[in-house]
Amino acid sequence: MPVAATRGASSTRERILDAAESLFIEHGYAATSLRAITTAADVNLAAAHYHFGSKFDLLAAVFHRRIEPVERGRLEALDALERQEAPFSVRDVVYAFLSPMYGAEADDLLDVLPDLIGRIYAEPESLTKPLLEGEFSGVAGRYLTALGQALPDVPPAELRWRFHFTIGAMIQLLRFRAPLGLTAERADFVGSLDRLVDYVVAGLEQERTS
Amino acid sequence: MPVAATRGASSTRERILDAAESLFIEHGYAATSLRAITTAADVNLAAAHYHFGSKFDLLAAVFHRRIEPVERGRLEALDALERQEAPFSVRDVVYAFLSPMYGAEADDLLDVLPDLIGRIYAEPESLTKPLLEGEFSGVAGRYLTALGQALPDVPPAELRWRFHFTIGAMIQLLRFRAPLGLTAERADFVGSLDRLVDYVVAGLEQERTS
DNA sequence: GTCTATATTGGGATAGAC
DNA sequence: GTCTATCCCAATATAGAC
Repeated sequence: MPVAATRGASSTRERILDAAESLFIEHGYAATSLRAITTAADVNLAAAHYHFGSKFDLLAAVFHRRIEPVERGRLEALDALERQEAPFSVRDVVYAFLSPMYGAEADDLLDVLPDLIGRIYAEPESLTKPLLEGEFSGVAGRYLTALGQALPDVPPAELRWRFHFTIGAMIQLLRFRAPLGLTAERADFVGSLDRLVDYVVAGLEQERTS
Repeated sequence: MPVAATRGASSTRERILDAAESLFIEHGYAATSLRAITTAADVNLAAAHYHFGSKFDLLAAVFHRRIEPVERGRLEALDALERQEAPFSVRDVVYAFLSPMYGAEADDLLDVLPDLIGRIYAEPESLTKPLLEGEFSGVAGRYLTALGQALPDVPPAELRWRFHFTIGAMIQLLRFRAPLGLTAERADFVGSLDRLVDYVVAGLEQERTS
């Protein structure tokens, strides 16, 4: 993986964000020092404090920069779905939820977004709670409602469980990209998203027959 | 949550293991100091090094103590399944995989096992790779083979993906116990395992119809 | 905005007495 | 096996010159 600092001569602030991002992804938050970040970014240690105030606030900035467009995309995709007159399927809702990742195909966003989200979710809850509360307000609730409309016979509590497991399957893909024994090319990510969709739609729509 | 050190007067070595376990679960590996561990265990700092050699080796011991019986139980359950003459279903294999967690009902094992496994899986790969390689050799492979027998029409690569997502859903349950908006009583864990089984069996057995 | 220098605290690990 | 004392290094953060 290329080091963030080699991405060209951007501003000090952006170089710090890039370096922090790739190091947080690789080693996690607690195991990454500001020194390692500023060294990789080729900036002075004090610059990190000047621009971000504290290590935690730097993490919040790193996270916000990537997640804000994702959450916005999710809301917009759901808006579009609800505006159309025909009823929508579970698959439609799942696609809407994942649409920011499909849409980022050409972007270099796909190089870091899955790894970053996967890593943030994996951090201890004491660290991520303040982060996630700010960013995800409303999105999960709106998607649960939409899923309920696509699956009117499933009780709300049951639906929350199925959505919970769906998030878990998604995080697994984001964190590891490929199962043990298989390797995933970067270009295959959209293909593996399709596999994820098939899996979670089956789980969401399940009807016990045995 | 009760502090590990209050579990009675066990040996120094066990007190260190208990305290390390609960602190690792709560704050993660990197954010937990040996000093915090030995203070919680009410033992001397040097004792940790005497008994375990290093912080990493302590983590390995914490992990091994819990995961070894789980992996052994998984292999034994699969042995039993394969010994019987009737063909087995996907659901049978999934139950075998989760059997150590069902079986631990009466045990206090369920107090920590899900949290610990969930946390370990969430640590950065650079940390967990040496741990997981030693413990999981063979188990995943055997279960993939068994799943392949229950699903003879699914190509092996496709099966690996479905198994991958299954692990993700399981980890999500272990880490968070309940979806946002719902609370899970400790006694409900077996009930939520049943929900997990329904979800992943549907994903594993999926047949696209749309 | 960027630097040097430093304050202050805490980290893992170890030597050596008991 | 257990303790005290300590080594040595790294951490976040800040003060203050430029």
